[in-house]
Amino acid sequence: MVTTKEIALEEMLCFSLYTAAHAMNRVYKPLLEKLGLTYPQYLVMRALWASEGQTVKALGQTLFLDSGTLTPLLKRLEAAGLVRRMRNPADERELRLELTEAGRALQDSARPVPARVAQAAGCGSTELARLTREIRDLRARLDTFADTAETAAAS
Amino acid sequence: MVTTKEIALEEMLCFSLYTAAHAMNRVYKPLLEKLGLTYPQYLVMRALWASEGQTVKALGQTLFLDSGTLTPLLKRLEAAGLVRRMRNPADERELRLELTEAGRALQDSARPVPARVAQAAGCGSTELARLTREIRDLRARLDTFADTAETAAAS
DNA sequence: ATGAATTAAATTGTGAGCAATTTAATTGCG
DNA sequence: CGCAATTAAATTGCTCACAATTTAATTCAT
Repeated sequence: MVTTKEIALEEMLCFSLYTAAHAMNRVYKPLLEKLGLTYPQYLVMRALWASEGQTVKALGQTLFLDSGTLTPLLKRLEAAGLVRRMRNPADERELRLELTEAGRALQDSARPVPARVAQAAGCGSTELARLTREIRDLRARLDTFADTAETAAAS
Repeated sequence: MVTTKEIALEEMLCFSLYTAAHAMNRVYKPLLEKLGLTYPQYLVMRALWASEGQTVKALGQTLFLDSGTLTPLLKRLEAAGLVRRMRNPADERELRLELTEAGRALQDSARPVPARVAQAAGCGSTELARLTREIRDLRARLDTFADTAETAAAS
């Protein structure tokens, strides 16, 4: 018998990631509710606070999301009065994402959020940075694999 | 100025978790497509392979999901002929989840999946186990925090 | 210059997730 | 017993996430 022993769900990397990501969302939810944002909307706002005027494509590359996810989300942010969606006159295919005054002002209200989440994570900032880096590297490896699988399937 | 420096998205634990969980899903997708399962459906099947006859509630506690998510998912598994949903005669509120022959047989086809994912993760099994444990512990701390926040809000 | 590729967003359709509510069965207290 | 509280699933309504397709603008090769 050299068959791999059946591993419990709890011992699987995929499952710990899956449940931890949901748990993280649950921690953010009440904090972001006060700002009128969902967690993905918060990510978009952070990306725009860091660099206003991005296209949907650029934003999608930053967040690993496509227009199918972003278009309706951005429309909701526009309806909430936080974002303006304007076609680039030089290339009408592109949509440039600008912030409204309210959208910019929200950055101040959002500033205390990360510290409260770090508190929930319950580990020192060094520890936190290391774990972040390890998971980011894992994501990079998974992305590479997904790409090669795609290429293999195409051939 | 003692204000906390604004941290890039890439350096945030929440974001690395969020994107890694999605990347994991993308790795699983083509492997599970062959079995006719989505990733959450795969988790449910694994839980049932491990312990058939569970109630929806017990399954939800294992997977950290509620009936709002599980009821439609289980109906899809039933429609696919993998699962049977039967009321417990001793307590008609409970739904007991049984596997069909096809559902049990699927376990064999699913066996090679985790090894392929481990390959995608691209780290040794010791490393993989450690990372899994660290993320699972993180999830436990986040859950605790979410609970205390809930209690605080209720008082 | 013009028609074929390419590109950017939007759209369509399916399947999660989850809060809030509803329905139905059971328990427990007077 | 009888009815209020509790419990388990189901339902409703909203928001992601993503594959596949469509629409419209731009680029490129002839």
